Amino acid sequence: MKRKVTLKQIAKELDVSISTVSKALRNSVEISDDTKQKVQAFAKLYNYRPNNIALSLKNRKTNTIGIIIPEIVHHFFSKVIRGVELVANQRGYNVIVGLSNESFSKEVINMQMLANGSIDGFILSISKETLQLQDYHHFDETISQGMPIVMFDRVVNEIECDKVVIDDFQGAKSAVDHLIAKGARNIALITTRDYVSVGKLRTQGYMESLMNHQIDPKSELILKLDDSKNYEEDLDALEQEIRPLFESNDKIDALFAVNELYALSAMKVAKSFGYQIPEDIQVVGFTDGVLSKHASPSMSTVSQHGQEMGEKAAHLLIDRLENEEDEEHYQTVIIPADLVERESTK
Amino acid sequence: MKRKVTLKQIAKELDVSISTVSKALRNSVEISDDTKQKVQAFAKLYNYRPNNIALSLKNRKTNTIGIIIPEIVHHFFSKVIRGVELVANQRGYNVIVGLSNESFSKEVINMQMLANGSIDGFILSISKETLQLQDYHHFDETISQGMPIVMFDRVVNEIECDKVVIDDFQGAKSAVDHLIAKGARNIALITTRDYVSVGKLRTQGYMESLMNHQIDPKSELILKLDDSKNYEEDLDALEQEIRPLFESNDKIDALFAVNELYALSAMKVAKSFGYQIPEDIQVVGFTDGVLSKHASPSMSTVSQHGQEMGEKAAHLLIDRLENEEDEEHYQTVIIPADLVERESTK
DNA sequence: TTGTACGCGTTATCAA
DNA sequence: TTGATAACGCGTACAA
Repeated sequence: MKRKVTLKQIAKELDVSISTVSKALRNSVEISDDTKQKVQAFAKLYNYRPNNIALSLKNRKTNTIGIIIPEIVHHFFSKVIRGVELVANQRGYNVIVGLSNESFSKEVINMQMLANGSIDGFILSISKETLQLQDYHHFDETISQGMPIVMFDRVVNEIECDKVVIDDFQGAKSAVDHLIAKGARNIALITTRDYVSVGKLRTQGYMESLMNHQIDPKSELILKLDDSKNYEEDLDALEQEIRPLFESNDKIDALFAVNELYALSAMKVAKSFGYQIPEDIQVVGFTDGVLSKHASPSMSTVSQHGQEMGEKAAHLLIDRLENEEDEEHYQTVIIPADLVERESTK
Repeated sequence: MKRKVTLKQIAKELDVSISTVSKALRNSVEISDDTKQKVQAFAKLYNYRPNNIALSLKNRKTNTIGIIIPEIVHHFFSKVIRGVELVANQRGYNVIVGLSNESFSKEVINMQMLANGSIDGFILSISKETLQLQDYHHFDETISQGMPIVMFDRVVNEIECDKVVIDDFQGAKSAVDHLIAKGARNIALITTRDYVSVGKLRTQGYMESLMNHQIDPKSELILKLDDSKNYEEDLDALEQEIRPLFESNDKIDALFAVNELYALSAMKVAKSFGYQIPEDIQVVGFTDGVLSKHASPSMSTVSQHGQEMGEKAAHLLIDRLENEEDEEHYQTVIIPADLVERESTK
């Protein structure tokens, strides 16, 4: 086992000084061709690579991005990571991943672990618990220490930083517009309680569309679910929650849900009530997921463009890191949310 | 913007030496209670944290694990990451993620970027291209530099290191056993060409089960697909590939596929041929995916236990990192592959 | 009880 | 053309 070779070892071996080796390897004009040749050959032979850690210490720059997400086993978030990684790699950065698991304390701890020199900046999406507690002091602290943050998807007005979101409001609105255009008038909504920003915006989009078409929103058509429950692990429980919507409303002719799982479960429940999709009830979900595409019938959705969000977030962060002049001007990039039409609204 | 405070700054501010501050913060008995109090209060006020990079350089230990996977937008791999992250965090490590995107060169570059001091060891699953080329020199080099590797899922005999795999052979065998027990005799197999080790083992399990039950494998029931194509992006193409299987065989009464997408697509094709599932054809897939659970009918699968693999891999790696005595004894942990029965084999 | 010196691996500056 | 030195931030052995 040959350990990694260092400048010092090369210097000793060739009987020159460390700085000579360093310069020779960087092809400095100060060094004679003879010495350069010798050193470079030796370095190549022993496969010398500068030690990243030493460079980071010296340059006070790690060329590493920290990304903190609530959950990785999730199609949307993994697409975001892919986007971040893609751009980061292109621009010479590594990506270090922390999972908050939707927990406030894990989010805080994870950020503290990384903020102590391991990374140059954060890309993150806020955990549900943090949003509930509305405790954002760790973001403020990080930023005030000079470490930039780019937030995506689940963002919050209280924090001043760059942000990347999709147009949740517009996305929801066009989804409902689409349903109305297809003739629906009694459009049910399955959404979350209001503390998660995206749920709120999507609900508002639903409302706006109804208003614009002179349709009165009916509270009995709106189901607000407790987003803190992990329904993925208990699909039956979710379906039980949805069932009353159809039991007490026999006129529903369309349904919009703020995420994939709700929409899919609603489709199942509707089918169990004997409804045909899309003939009796049309369905649109909201997602970057894979289930919609493979469902039967395949489900129309508002696409979240996860990878694009990740790419954009990475560019924003790296631009800020590499811009010497500390512009205090933060921007919020809004990515359009496209409607993907599939069989459930044909 | 207050930059991160260092020992040096605290020392200057309090007019003591750096080492006094260092010792005071670590509660050394050498330092008077008075000084300790003063220093600790100051450090707390300014929220001092030791710089990870400096520690890494000093200790020649980064407490960071590098994980290289072919693809992150994939349920199985993201589960593995979750497992790795969970254990890593518990044991005081960070996780840095590199994506090979199934490409040999990206795998090599990614590893080189990280191997230069950024991490203490690797957890990885080999890219398809690397498996095809059978070029494993980068793994050998990494290991010979004293950086341990733990491989999972897609492993290779040529490299000596710790490994975590599921029992692909046994998993496939029990899947087919199950189909046979349910009365099936003409069991189709959809698999990949042989260069990816897992596909090979699963095919062997299928064969073994048939043999054990005195059923002759029929080549016309076996479909080998080109795994290098990204069928996820073109489901129609995949279904076109599968269609001939049913066109030329009207006796198929069960089907086993080596991954989720193949199984799901086969189910769709079978349905389009008018077969009922599971009445006419029973189906078992192989996966840690989310599609199977949500399919209709829901699909039986051999579970890959991604998170468990990740956890085990992380433990193996960290154990090795923290075991001073360099035991050259490598182990391969085999995780049992359970059959999850769902509606497609009821 | 406190401070000095050193080393981790690197690069930049300045001296020889 | 080459080499010595300092610095990045930290911890520790040893000297004061």
